[in-house]
Amino acid sequence: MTTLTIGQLAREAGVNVQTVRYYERRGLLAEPPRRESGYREFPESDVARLGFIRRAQALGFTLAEIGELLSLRVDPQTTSADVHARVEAKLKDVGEKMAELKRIRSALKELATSCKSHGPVGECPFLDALDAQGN
Amino acid sequence: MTTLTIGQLAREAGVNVQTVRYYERRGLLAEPPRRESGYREFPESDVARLGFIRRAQALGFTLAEIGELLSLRVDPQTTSADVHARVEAKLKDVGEKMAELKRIRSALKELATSCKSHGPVGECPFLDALDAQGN
DNA sequence: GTAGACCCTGTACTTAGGTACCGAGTCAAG
DNA sequence: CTTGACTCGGTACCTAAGTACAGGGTCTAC
Repeated sequence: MTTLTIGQLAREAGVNVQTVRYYERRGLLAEPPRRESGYREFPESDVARLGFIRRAQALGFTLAEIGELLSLRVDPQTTSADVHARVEAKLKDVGEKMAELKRIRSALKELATSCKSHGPVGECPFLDALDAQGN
Repeated sequence: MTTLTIGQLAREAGVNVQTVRYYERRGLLAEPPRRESGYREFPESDVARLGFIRRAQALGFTLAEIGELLSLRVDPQTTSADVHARVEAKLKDVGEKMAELKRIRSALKELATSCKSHGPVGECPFLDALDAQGN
């Protein structure tokens, strides 16, 4: 099982080295084992983990929320029912984001067609298109 | 056509007064007409506008991107083709966000069922569930 | 006509999420 | 066995997006 130095991990994940250390401090990455010298040795799976963090951020999740997602598991500290409740809460949140995103997408599509067939144009065509969708 | 003071607008939109002024400075809200006294008189439509800004932020759009969405329109400065291109770019962005949200939702659903039927649990069940979705 | 709530501008502070820099130690290729 | 790239921890700095005064004017209900 190969491991990565912090620089390799950062390069592969497309973030920078200090960001990796920052995430480690924040608890988003597990503290990796160290060589004698103190150099960190990251598992390759952390590349995917960093990728997820980046994409989740682009969806408006805070690092705290991302941490919660990543720590959804059953272990001595957390019961199955507990995890289940937290998963449901996240599902609700995700569902709301999806709904809003759909509205925005519909509005954009409407704009895309109407901006050629040029009907009456209000103050803000985008918002007009947006609430033409079922608010 | 009734108008709102900055305090009324802020209250109705669920943001605070300095935020409204901040958005005005950033150009996300049009500069409203003023009374003799200098008091701003906002149109009611700005309530919806602020609502959209809030929801779009929760989807990871920056204020700059939100400004671009709100200013999608054809006018003397922008041709129809220009708007069309920008709409398409936004649609691409929105599509990517949707795809990632769907993956997250699927992963959460899988967690919700698997956390009762307790199979083997890896380091991070959530990420395991996530890439069990079509990457 | 005045008290309390509200608004004005301007400037300063805060929080989240990084980024940069420092001096010192480590690694690997020639 | 040295040199250039990399890593270490620590501290300081930065940007986006607010949020909080301060000092002064305005509104409205009594």
